[in-house]
Amino acid sequence: MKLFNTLTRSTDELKPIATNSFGVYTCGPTVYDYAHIGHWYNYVRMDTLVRALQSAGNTVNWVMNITDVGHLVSDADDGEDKLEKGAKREGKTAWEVAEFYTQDFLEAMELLNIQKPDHVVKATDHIAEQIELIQRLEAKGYTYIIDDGVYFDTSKFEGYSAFAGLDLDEQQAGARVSINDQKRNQADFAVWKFSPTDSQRDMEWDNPFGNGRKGFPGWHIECSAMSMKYLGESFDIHTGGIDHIPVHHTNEIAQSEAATGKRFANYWMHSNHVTVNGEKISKSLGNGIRLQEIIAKGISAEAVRLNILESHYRSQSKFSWDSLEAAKNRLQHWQQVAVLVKQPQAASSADNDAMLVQELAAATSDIAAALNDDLNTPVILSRVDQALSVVEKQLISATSVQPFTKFLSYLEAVLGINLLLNLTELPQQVATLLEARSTVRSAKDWAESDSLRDQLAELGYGVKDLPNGTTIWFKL
RNA sequence: GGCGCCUUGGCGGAGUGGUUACGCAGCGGUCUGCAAAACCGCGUACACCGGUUCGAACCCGGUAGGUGCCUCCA
Repeated sequence: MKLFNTLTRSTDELKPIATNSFGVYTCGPTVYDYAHIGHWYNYVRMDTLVRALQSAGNTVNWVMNITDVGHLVSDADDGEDKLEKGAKREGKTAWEVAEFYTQDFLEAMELLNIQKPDHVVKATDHIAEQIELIQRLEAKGYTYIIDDGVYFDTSKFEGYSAFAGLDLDEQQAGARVSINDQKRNQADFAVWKFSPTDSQRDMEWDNPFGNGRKGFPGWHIECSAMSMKYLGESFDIHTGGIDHIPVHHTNEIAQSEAATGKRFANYWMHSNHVTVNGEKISKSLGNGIRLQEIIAKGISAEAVRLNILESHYRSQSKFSWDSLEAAKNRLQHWQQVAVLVKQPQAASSADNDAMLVQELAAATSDIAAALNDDLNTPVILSRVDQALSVVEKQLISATSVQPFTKFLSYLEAVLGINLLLNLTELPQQVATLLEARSTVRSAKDWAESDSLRDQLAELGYGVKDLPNGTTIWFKL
Protein backbone atom coordinates (compact mmCIF):
# COMPACT_ATOMS: atom_id res chain seq x y z
CA MET A 1 0.00 0.00 0.00
CA LYS A 2 1.08 3.53 -0.72
CA LEU A 3 1.19 6.44 1.67
CA PHE A 4 2.45 10.00 1.36
CA ASN A 5 5.61 10.17 3.41
CA THR A 6 6.50 13.57 4.83
CA LEU A 7 10.08 12.40 5.18
CA THR A 8 10.53 11.95 1.43
CA ARG A 9 7.75 14.30 0.33
CA SER A 10 6.48 11.59 -1.97
CA THR A 11 3.92 8.81 -2.02
CA ASP A 12 5.89 5.72 -1.06
CA GLU A 13 5.14 2.02 -1.05
CA LEU A 14 5.02 0.96 2.58
CA LYS A 15 7.56 -1.67 3.47
CA PRO A 16 7.55 -2.77 7.08
CA ILE A 17 10.72 -3.60 8.96
CA ALA A 18 9.25 -6.98 9.91
CA THR A 19 7.22 -8.89 7.36
CA ASN A 20 3.48 -8.20 7.48
CA SER A 21 3.77 -6.29 10.69
CA PHE A 22 3.70 -2.56 11.29
CA GLY A 23 4.63 -0.51 14.31
CA VAL A 24 2.62 2.71 14.34
CA TYR A 25 3.04 5.60 16.76
CA THR A 26 0.48 8.37 16.96
CA CYS A 27 0.94 11.62 18.82
CA GLY A 28 -2.02 11.70 21.16
CA PRO A 29 -3.71 14.52 23.01
CA THR A 30 -2.43 16.87 25.66
CA VAL A 31 -5.07 16.30 28.28
CA TYR A 32 -5.62 19.76 29.70
CA ASP A 33 -8.89 20.54 27.93
CA TYR A 34 -11.65 18.95 25.86
CA ALA A 35 -10.83 17.64 22.42
CA HIS A 36 -12.51 19.44 19.54
CA ILE A 37 -13.68 18.34 16.11
CA GLY A 38 -10.27 19.00 14.59
CA HIS A 39 -8.72 16.41 16.87
CA TRP A 40 -11.30 13.88 15.82
CA TYR A 41 -10.51 14.35 12.17
CA ASN A 42 -6.95 13.52 13.09
CA TYR A 43 -7.65 10.40 15.12
CA VAL A 44 -10.27 8.99 12.76
CA ARG A 45 -7.71 9.29 10.00
CA MET A 46 -5.01 7.52 12.00
CA ASP A 47 -7.55 4.83 12.76
CA THR A 48 -8.18 4.55 9.04
CA LEU A 49 -4.48 3.99 8.44
CA VAL A 50 -4.43 1.22 11.03
CA ARG A 51 -7.55 -0.37 9.56
CA ALA A 52 -6.07 -0.20 6.07
CA LEU A 53 -2.90 -1.94 7.23
CA GLN A 54 -4.91 -4.59 9.02
CA SER A 55 -7.26 -5.24 6.14
CA ALA A 56 -4.25 -5.69 3.88
CA GLY A 57 -3.28 -8.63 6.08
CA ASN A 58 -0.79 -7.03 8.43
CA THR A 59 -0.67 -7.09 12.17
CA VAL A 60 -0.34 -3.64 13.65
CA ASN A 61 1.14 -2.61 16.94
CA TRP A 62 -0.42 0.79 17.52
CA VAL A 63 0.91 3.05 20.22
CA MET A 64 -0.64 6.34 21.25
CA ASN A 65 0.66 8.62 23.93
CA ILE A 66 -1.23 10.77 26.38
CA THR A 67 0.66 13.96 27.15
CA ASP A 68 -0.15 14.54 30.76
CA VAL A 69 2.85 16.63 31.75
CA GLY A 70 5.42 18.97 30.39
CA HIS A 71 3.68 20.49 27.40
CA LEU A 72 4.33 24.17 27.82
CA VAL A 73 2.02 26.91 26.68
CA SER A 74 4.83 28.23 24.55
CA ASP A 75 7.35 26.15 22.76
CA ALA A 76 10.01 28.74 23.42
CA ASP A 77 10.41 26.61 26.54
CA ASP A 78 9.11 29.22 28.88
CA GLY A 79 5.54 29.81 29.86
CA GLU A 80 3.41 27.57 31.94
CA ASP A 81 2.90 23.86 31.79
CA LYS A 82 -0.50 23.25 30.20
CA LEU A 83 -1.51 20.75 32.81
CA GLU A 84 -0.55 22.97 35.70
CA LYS A 85 -2.36 25.84 34.05
CA GLY A 86 -5.50 23.77 33.55
CA ALA A 87 -5.31 22.76 37.19
CA LYS A 88 -5.18 26.35 38.36
CA ARG A 89 -8.13 27.21 36.12
CA GLU A 90 -10.26 24.42 37.50
CA GLY A 91 -9.11 24.42 41.09
CA LYS A 92 -7.83 20.85 40.81
CA THR A 93 -4.43 19.26 40.85
CA ALA A 94 -2.66 18.64 37.56
CA TRP A 95 -3.14 14.93 38.18
CA GLU A 96 -6.91 15.31 38.47
CA VAL A 97 -7.08 17.45 35.35
CA ALA A 98 -5.13 14.89 33.36
CA GLU A 99 -7.29 12.04 34.56
CA PHE A 100 -10.53 13.84 33.76
CA TYR A 101 -9.64 14.80 30.21
CA THR A 102 -7.99 11.46 29.50
CA GLN A 103 -11.25 9.70 30.35
CA ASP A 104 -13.24 12.16 28.26
CA PHE A 105 -10.91 11.56 25.35
CA LEU A 106 -11.08 7.79 25.57
CA GLU A 107 -14.88 7.86 25.77
CA ALA A 108 -15.12 9.94 22.62
CA MET A 109 -12.69 7.55 20.90
CA GLU A 110 -15.16 4.77 21.58
CA LEU A 111 -18.14 6.78 20.38
CA LEU A 112 -16.37 7.37 17.10
CA ASN A 113 -15.50 3.69 16.82
CA ILE A 114 -11.79 4.47 16.75
CA GLN A 115 -10.00 1.25 17.61
CA LYS A 116 -8.26 1.32 20.93
CA PRO A 117 -4.51 1.45 20.34
CA ASP A 118 -2.61 -1.58 21.62
CA HIS A 119 -0.78 0.72 23.98
CA VAL A 120 -2.18 3.99 25.30
CA VAL A 121 0.75 5.33 27.25
CA LYS A 122 1.08 8.25 29.61
CA ALA A 123 4.13 10.44 29.82
CA THR A 124 3.98 10.43 33.62
CA ASP A 125 4.24 6.64 33.65
CA HIS A 126 7.50 6.81 31.71
CA ILE A 127 9.64 9.32 33.55
CA ALA A 128 12.44 6.80 34.05
CA GLU A 129 12.62 6.00 30.34
CA GLN A 130 12.75 9.69 29.51
CA ILE A 131 15.53 10.35 32.00
CA GLU A 132 17.45 7.42 30.59
CA LEU A 133 17.13 8.78 27.06
CA ILE A 134 18.33 12.21 28.19
CA GLN A 135 21.33 10.55 29.81
CA ARG A 136 22.16 8.83 26.54
CA LEU A 137 22.10 12.20 24.83
CA GLU A 138 24.15 13.70 27.61
CA ALA A 139 26.76 10.97 27.29
CA LYS A 140 27.08 11.71 23.59
CA GLY A 141 27.47 15.41 24.21
CA TYR A 142 24.21 16.56 22.65
CA THR A 143 22.91 18.39 25.70
CA TYR A 144 23.88 21.29 27.93
CA ILE A 145 22.46 22.61 31.15
CA ILE A 146 21.35 26.19 31.74
CA ASP A 147 19.43 27.81 34.59
CA ASP A 148 16.03 26.38 33.79
CA GLY A 149 16.79 22.99 32.34
CA VAL A 150 18.63 20.57 30.12
CA TYR A 151 18.67 21.55 26.47
CA PHE A 152 19.34 19.76 23.21
CA ASP A 153 21.96 21.46 21.06
CA THR A 154 20.39 21.42 17.62
CA SER A 155 23.57 22.57 15.92
CA LYS A 156 25.16 19.24 16.79
CA PHE A 157 22.53 17.29 14.90
CA GLU A 158 23.21 17.51 11.20
CA GLY A 159 20.21 18.21 9.04
CA TYR A 160 18.14 19.37 11.97
CA SER A 161 15.78 21.51 9.90
CA ALA A 162 15.58 19.21 6.88
CA PHE A 163 12.41 17.46 7.95
CA ALA A 164 10.43 20.67 8.07
CA GLY A 165 12.14 22.06 4.99
CA LEU A 166 12.84 25.30 6.77
CA ASP A 167 15.89 27.45 6.55
CA LEU A 168 16.40 28.51 10.13
CA ASP A 169 18.56 31.45 9.16
CA GLU A 170 15.67 32.91 7.23
CA GLN A 171 13.19 32.61 10.04
CA GLN A 172 11.96 35.59 11.95
CA ALA A 173 13.54 35.08 15.33
CA GLY A 174 11.65 38.03 16.69
CA ALA A 175 8.41 36.20 16.11
CA ARG A 176 9.21 33.96 19.03
CA VAL A 177 7.42 34.69 22.22
CA SER A 178 10.65 35.49 23.93
CA ILE A 179 14.29 34.78 23.42
CA ASN A 180 16.19 32.82 26.00
CA ASP A 181 19.70 34.20 25.67
CA GLN A 182 21.25 31.31 27.53
CA LYS A 183 20.35 29.00 24.70
CA ARG A 184 23.16 28.32 22.26
CA ASN A 185 20.83 28.27 19.27
CA GLN A 186 17.35 29.61 18.97
CA ALA A 187 16.03 26.24 17.86
CA ASP A 188 17.43 24.42 20.90
CA PHE A 189 14.72 22.86 23.02
CA ALA A 190 14.43 21.60 26.56
CA VAL A 191 14.52 17.88 27.19
CA TRP A 192 14.22 18.42 30.93
CA LYS A 193 12.98 21.42 32.87
CA PHE A 194 13.77 22.28 36.48
CA SER A 195 10.90 23.17 38.75
CA PRO A 196 10.57 26.89 39.39
CA THR A 197 11.87 28.09 42.72
CA ASP A 198 9.05 30.51 43.34
CA SER A 199 6.09 28.17 43.02
CA GLN A 200 5.14 24.60 43.80
CA ARG A 201 4.35 22.23 40.95
CA ASP A 202 1.88 19.34 41.29
CA MET A 203 4.00 17.22 39.00
CA GLU A 204 7.74 17.00 39.56
CA TRP A 205 10.33 14.28 39.90
CA ASP A 206 13.79 13.64 41.26
CA ASN A 207 16.36 13.60 38.51
CA PRO A 208 20.11 13.36 37.99
CA PHE A 209 20.44 16.71 36.23
CA GLY A 210 19.51 19.46 38.64
CA ASN A 211 21.72 18.96 41.65
CA GLY A 212 18.76 18.10 43.83
CA ARG A 213 16.27 20.38 42.09
CA LYS A 214 13.19 18.50 41.08
CA GLY A 215 11.94 18.81 37.58
CA PHE A 216 9.83 17.48 34.75
CA PRO A 217 10.40 16.30 31.20
CA GLY A 218 10.24 18.57 28.18
CA TRP A 219 7.38 17.88 25.85
CA HIS A 220 9.20 16.24 22.95
CA ILE A 221 11.23 13.70 24.86
CA GLU A 222 8.21 11.62 25.90
CA CYS A 223 7.32 10.64 22.36
CA SER A 224 10.85 9.51 21.61
CA ALA A 225 11.18 7.56 24.82
CA MET A 226 7.82 5.85 24.62
CA SER A 227 7.77 5.08 20.91
CA MET A 228 11.19 3.46 21.15
CA LYS A 229 10.19 1.53 24.25
CA TYR A 230 7.14 -0.03 22.63
CA LEU A 231 8.19 -0.15 18.99
CA GLY A 232 11.97 -0.30 19.01
CA GLU A 233 14.62 2.27 18.17
CA SER A 234 13.59 2.15 14.53
CA PHE A 235 9.97 1.60 13.65
CA ASP A 236 7.63 1.92 10.70
CA ILE A 237 5.13 4.75 10.83
CA HIS A 238 4.87 7.85 12.95
CA THR A 239 1.71 9.94 12.64
CA GLY A 240 0.39 13.22 13.92
CA GLY A 241 -1.14 16.54 13.04
CA ILE A 242 0.48 18.60 10.31
CA ASP A 243 1.31 21.31 12.83
CA HIS A 244 3.83 19.01 14.46
CA ILE A 245 6.16 18.95 11.49
CA PRO A 246 8.29 22.03 12.20
CA VAL A 247 8.80 21.67 15.93
CA HIS A 248 7.61 18.56 17.69
CA HIS A 249 8.47 15.98 15.07
CA THR A 250 11.62 17.76 14.00
CA ASN A 251 12.76 17.62 17.61
CA GLU A 252 11.70 14.03 18.06
CA ILE A 253 13.78 13.00 15.09
CA ALA A 254 16.79 14.98 16.28
CA GLN A 255 16.86 13.63 19.81
CA SER A 256 15.97 10.06 18.83
CA GLU A 257 18.46 9.71 16.02
CA ALA A 258 21.13 11.53 18.00
CA ALA A 259 20.71 9.02 20.81
CA THR A 260 20.57 5.85 18.74
CA GLY A 261 22.46 6.74 15.59
CA LYS A 262 19.67 4.99 13.69
CA ARG A 263 16.77 6.06 11.54
CA PHE A 264 13.87 6.82 13.90
CA ALA A 265 10.66 6.27 11.87
CA ASN A 266 10.64 5.22 8.22
CA TYR A 267 7.35 6.88 7.31
CA TRP A 268 5.67 9.99 8.61
CA MET A 269 1.98 10.57 8.03
CA HIS A 270 0.48 13.94 8.79
CA SER A 271 -3.17 14.83 8.95
CA ASN A 272 -4.06 18.24 7.62
CA HIS A 273 -6.11 20.69 9.62
CA VAL A 274 -9.79 21.40 9.54
CA THR A 275 -11.23 24.84 9.12
CA VAL A 276 -14.50 26.23 10.40
CA ASN A 277 -15.87 29.05 8.25
CA GLY A 278 -12.58 29.23 6.44
CA GLU A 279 -10.57 29.73 9.59
CA LYS A 280 -8.43 27.30 11.46
CA ILE A 281 -9.64 26.00 14.76
CA SER A 282 -7.90 27.59 17.67
CA LYS A 283 -8.44 28.48 21.25
CA SER A 284 -8.25 32.19 20.59
CA LEU A 285 -11.00 32.06 17.96
CA GLY A 286 -13.12 29.95 20.26
CA ASN A 287 -14.33 27.87 17.33
CA GLY A 288 -13.44 24.44 18.66
CA ILE A 289 -16.58 22.34 18.47
CA ARG A 290 -16.78 19.30 20.73
CA LEU A 291 -18.10 15.94 19.63
CA GLN A 292 -20.68 16.09 22.40
CA GLU A 293 -22.07 19.36 21.04
CA ILE A 294 -22.66 17.72 17.69
CA ILE A 295 -24.28 14.67 19.22
CA ALA A 296 -26.52 16.96 21.27
CA LYS A 297 -27.81 18.38 18.01
CA GLY A 298 -29.03 14.97 16.94
CA ILE A 299 -26.16 13.94 14.72
CA SER A 300 -24.68 10.59 15.62
CA ALA A 301 -20.99 9.98 16.16
CA GLU A 302 -21.21 7.57 13.25
CA ALA A 303 -22.43 10.37 10.95
CA VAL A 304 -19.56 12.52 12.20
CA ARG A 305 -17.18 9.72 11.33
CA LEU A 306 -18.65 9.45 7.84
CA ASN A 307 -18.35 13.21 7.43
CA ILE A 308 -14.68 13.01 8.38
CA LEU A 309 -14.09 10.23 5.85
CA GLU A 310 -15.64 12.39 3.14
CA SER A 311 -12.46 14.43 3.01
CA HIS A 312 -8.96 13.31 2.17
CA TYR A 313 -6.54 13.38 5.10
CA ARG A 314 -4.01 15.52 3.26
CA SER A 315 -6.39 18.24 2.17
CA GLN A 316 -7.32 21.10 4.41
CA SER A 317 -10.85 20.09 5.20
CA LYS A 318 -13.85 22.22 5.91
CA PHE A 319 -16.13 21.60 8.81
CA SER A 320 -19.70 22.77 8.40
CA TRP A 321 -23.06 21.87 9.84
CA ASP A 322 -24.43 21.55 6.31
CA SER A 323 -21.94 18.89 5.31
CA LEU A 324 -22.53 17.15 8.61
CA GLU A 325 -26.23 17.10 7.79
CA ALA A 326 -25.41 15.72 4.33
CA ALA A 327 -23.34 12.96 5.92
CA LYS A 328 -26.17 12.14 8.26
CA ASN A 329 -28.55 11.75 5.31
CA ARG A 330 -26.04 9.69 3.39
CA LEU A 331 -25.61 7.38 6.37
CA GLN A 332 -29.37 6.99 6.74
CA HIS A 333 -29.60 5.94 3.15
CA TRP A 334 -26.85 3.37 3.68
CA GLN A 335 -28.65 2.04 6.70
CA GLN A 336 -31.85 1.68 4.74
CA VAL A 337 -30.12 -0.43 2.15
CA ALA A 338 -28.26 -2.44 4.76
CA VAL A 339 -31.48 -3.47 6.43
CA LEU A 340 -32.31 -5.48 3.30
CA VAL A 341 -29.99 -8.11 4.68
CA LYS A 342 -32.87 -8.96 6.98
CA GLN A 343 -35.45 -9.03 4.20
CA PRO A 344 -34.35 -11.26 1.34
CA GLN A 345 -36.68 -11.23 -1.65
CA ALA A 346 -37.17 -13.73 -4.42
CA ALA A 347 -34.40 -13.15 -6.94
CA SER A 348 -35.69 -11.41 -10.04
CA SER A 349 -33.50 -13.73 -12.07
CA ALA A 350 -30.46 -15.87 -11.52
CA ASP A 351 -28.48 -13.63 -13.86
CA ASN A 352 -29.35 -10.48 -11.97
CA ASP A 353 -28.53 -12.17 -8.73
CA ALA A 354 -25.14 -13.26 -10.02
CA MET A 355 -24.50 -9.74 -11.30
CA LEU A 356 -25.22 -8.34 -7.87
CA VAL A 357 -22.82 -10.71 -6.19
CA GLN A 358 -20.22 -9.82 -8.76
CA GLU A 359 -20.76 -6.10 -8.15
CA LEU A 360 -20.20 -6.57 -4.43
CA ALA A 361 -16.93 -8.35 -5.09
CA ALA A 362 -15.84 -5.66 -7.55
CA ALA A 363 -16.73 -2.93 -5.06
CA THR A 364 -14.70 -4.65 -2.36
CA SER A 365 -11.70 -4.82 -4.60
CA ASP A 366 -12.08 -1.18 -5.73
CA ILE A 367 -12.36 -0.06 -2.15
CA ALA A 368 -9.21 -1.92 -1.21
CA ALA A 369 -7.41 -0.28 -4.12
CA ALA A 370 -8.54 3.22 -3.10
CA LEU A 371 -7.52 2.54 0.47
CA ASN A 372 -4.10 1.40 -0.65
CA ASP A 373 -3.74 4.53 -2.74
CA ASP A 374 -2.84 6.91 0.08
CA LEU A 375 -6.10 6.33 1.94
CA ASN A 376 -8.42 7.84 -0.62
CA THR A 377 -11.52 7.67 1.54
CA PRO A 378 -13.68 10.10 -0.51
CA VAL A 379 -13.41 7.75 -3.47
CA ILE A 380 -14.22 4.79 -1.26
CA LEU A 381 -17.43 6.39 -0.12
CA SER A 382 -18.64 7.00 -3.65
CA ARG A 383 -17.83 3.41 -4.52
CA VAL A 384 -19.94 2.31 -1.58
CA ASP A 385 -22.78 4.52 -2.82
CA GLN A 386 -22.50 2.88 -6.20
CA ALA A 387 -22.55 -0.67 -4.83
CA LEU A 388 -25.43 0.03 -2.50
CA SER A 389 -27.49 1.52 -5.30
CA VAL A 390 -27.10 -1.73 -7.22
CA VAL A 391 -28.27 -3.64 -4.16
CA GLU A 392 -31.19 -1.27 -3.90
CA LYS A 393 -32.25 -1.94 -7.46
CA GLN A 394 -31.72 -5.69 -7.42
CA LEU A 395 -32.68 -6.28 -3.80
CA ILE A 396 -31.20 -9.11 -1.81
CA SER A 397 -32.15 -12.69 -2.47
CA ALA A 398 -31.54 -15.76 -0.37
CA THR A 399 -28.33 -16.43 -2.27
CA SER A 400 -26.99 -12.90 -2.05
CA VAL A 401 -27.61 -12.41 1.66
CA GLN A 402 -24.28 -13.94 2.51
CA PRO A 403 -22.15 -11.91 0.08
CA PHE A 404 -23.96 -8.74 1.11
CA THR A 405 -23.39 -9.42 4.79
CA LYS A 406 -19.74 -10.00 4.00
CA PHE A 407 -19.58 -6.70 2.14
CA LEU A 408 -21.10 -4.85 5.08
CA SER A 409 -18.61 -6.49 7.44
CA TYR A 410 -15.82 -5.37 5.18
CA LEU A 411 -17.10 -1.80 5.34
CA GLU A 412 -17.10 -2.00 9.10
CA ALA A 413 -13.54 -3.27 9.08
CA VAL A 414 -12.11 -0.54 6.86
CA LEU A 415 -14.40 2.43 7.50
CA GLY A 416 -15.42 1.75 11.07
CA ILE A 417 -19.03 2.30 10.07
CA ASN A 418 -21.12 -0.58 11.24
CA LEU A 419 -24.23 -0.93 9.13
CA LEU A 420 -25.05 -4.31 10.64
CA LEU A 421 -25.04 -3.00 14.17
CA ASN A 422 -28.67 -2.01 14.54
CA LEU A 423 -30.10 -4.84 12.56
CA THR A 424 -31.37 -6.78 15.49
CA GLU A 425 -34.60 -8.72 15.19
CA LEU A 426 -37.70 -6.76 14.40
CA PRO A 427 -39.62 -6.01 17.62
CA GLN A 428 -42.72 -8.17 17.93
CA GLN A 429 -44.98 -5.15 18.01
CA VAL A 430 -43.56 -3.89 14.74
CA ALA A 431 -43.77 -7.31 13.12
CA THR A 432 -47.41 -7.56 14.10
CA LEU A 433 -48.22 -4.16 12.66
CA LEU A 434 -46.44 -5.04 9.42
CA GLU A 435 -48.43 -8.20 9.10
CA ALA A 436 -51.71 -6.45 9.85
CA ARG A 437 -50.92 -3.84 7.24
CA SER A 438 -50.20 -6.50 4.70
CA THR A 439 -53.57 -8.11 5.40
CA VAL A 440 -55.61 -4.92 5.07
CA ARG A 441 -53.70 -3.96 1.95
CA SER A 442 -54.73 -7.14 0.20
CA ALA A 443 -58.28 -6.21 1.17
CA LYS A 444 -57.61 -2.73 -0.28
CA ASP A 445 -58.53 -1.12 2.99
CA TRP A 446 -56.31 1.88 2.32
CA ALA A 447 -57.50 3.96 5.23
CA GLU A 448 -56.53 1.27 7.70
CA SER A 449 -53.30 0.63 5.84
CA ASP A 450 -52.30 4.28 6.10
CA SER A 451 -53.15 4.36 9.76
CA LEU A 452 -50.94 1.35 10.39
CA ARG A 453 -48.17 3.06 8.45
CA ASP A 454 -48.47 6.02 10.80
CA GLN A 455 -48.32 3.73 13.80
CA LEU A 456 -45.16 2.14 12.45
CA ALA A 457 -43.65 5.55 11.92
CA GLU A 458 -44.34 6.41 15.53
CA LEU A 459 -42.36 3.34 16.52
CA GLY A 460 -39.54 4.56 14.32
CA TYR A 461 -40.04 2.27 11.35
CA GLY A 462 -40.66 3.28 7.76
CA VAL A 463 -42.05 1.06 5.02
CA LYS A 464 -42.00 0.94 1.30
CA ASP A 465 -44.18 -1.23 -0.87
CA LEU A 466 -42.44 -2.93 -3.73
CA PRO A 467 -44.02 -3.63 -7.11
CA ASN A 468 -43.85 -7.37 -6.40
CA GLY A 469 -46.32 -6.91 -3.59
CA THR A 470 -43.91 -7.26 -0.70
CA THR A 471 -43.12 -4.57 1.81
CA ILE A 472 -39.71 -3.52 3.00
CA TRP A 473 -39.14 -1.90 6.35
CA PHE A 474 -36.33 0.24 7.60
CA LYS A 475 -35.50 2.35 10.59
CA LEU A 476 -36.41 5.98 10.26
C1' G B 1 10.39 38.79 5.50
C1' G B 2 11.22 33.14 4.45
C1' C B 3 8.92 28.43 2.94
C1' G B 4 4.39 26.09 1.31
C1' C B 5 -0.57 25.01 -0.10
C1' C B 6 -5.37 26.02 -2.16
C1' U B 7 -9.24 28.04 -5.75
C1' U B 8 -14.15 22.29 -9.34
C1' G B 9 -21.87 23.29 -10.34
C1' G B 10 -26.14 25.65 -4.02
C1' C B 11 -22.89 22.74 -0.26
C1' G B 12 -19.23 18.74 0.44
C1' G B 13 -15.74 16.40 -2.67
C1' A B 14 -12.92 12.95 -6.54
C1' G B 15 -10.39 13.28 -11.01
C1' U B 16 -5.43 15.39 -13.42
C1' G B 17 -4.57 15.67 -21.15
C1' G B 18 -9.64 13.29 -24.91
C1' U B 19 -16.17 9.42 -21.98
C1' U B 20 -21.72 11.25 -16.39
C1' A B 21 -17.33 11.20 -10.66
C1' C B 22 -20.12 10.62 -6.46
C1' G B 23 -23.02 12.31 -2.17
C1' C B 24 -26.33 15.99 0.10
C1' A B 25 -29.72 19.77 -1.20
C1' G B 26 -32.92 21.59 -5.43
C1' C B 27 -36.07 21.04 -9.81
C1' G B 28 -39.05 17.99 -13.26
C1' G B 29 -41.20 13.40 -13.97
C1' U B 30 -42.34 7.87 -13.05
C1' C B 31 -44.21 4.10 -10.22
C1' U B 32 -48.10 3.68 -6.51
C1' G B 33 -54.84 3.40 -4.07
C1' C B 34 -51.82 7.02 -1.66
C1' A B 35 -46.97 7.53 0.08
C1' A B 36 -41.88 6.73 0.38
C1' A B 37 -36.01 8.91 3.00
C1' A B 38 -38.22 4.23 -4.05
C1' C B 39 -37.08 4.87 -9.35
C1' C B 40 -35.81 7.97 -13.80
C1' G B 41 -34.17 12.58 -15.67
C1' C B 42 -32.12 17.72 -15.18
C1' G B 43 -28.38 21.61 -13.97
C1' U B 44 -24.37 21.21 -19.24
C1' A B 45 -18.87 22.89 -12.95
C1' C B 46 -13.66 23.35 -12.99
C1' A B 47 -10.90 31.67 -10.20
C1' C B 48 -8.85 34.98 -14.27
C1' C B 49 -5.29 35.95 -18.49
C1' G B 50 -1.81 34.00 -21.76
C1' G B 51 1.09 29.72 -23.63
C1' U B 52 2.11 24.38 -25.08
C1' U B 53 -1.10 20.73 -27.69
C1' C B 54 -5.05 18.04 -32.79
C1' G B 55 -7.25 18.55 -27.87
C1' A B 56 -6.47 21.29 -20.95
C1' A B 57 -10.41 21.56 -15.34
C1' C B 58 -5.89 18.46 -15.78
C1' C B 59 0.94 20.67 -18.31
C1' C B 60 3.82 25.74 -18.30
C1' G B 61 3.94 31.14 -17.10
C1' G B 62 1.54 35.20 -15.03
C1' U B 63 -2.71 37.73 -12.32
C1' A B 64 -6.35 37.83 -8.41
C1' G B 65 -8.30 35.95 -4.04
C1' G B 66 -7.79 32.71 0.09
C1' U B 67 -5.02 30.06 3.47
C1' G B 68 -1.05 27.33 6.36
C1' C B 69 3.69 27.11 8.81
C1' C B 70 7.90 29.94 10.60
C1' U B 71 4.95 31.12 17.89
C1' C B 72 1.11 26.69 21.62
C1' C B 73 -2.15 24.01 18.60
C1' A B 74 -4.63 17.74 15.70
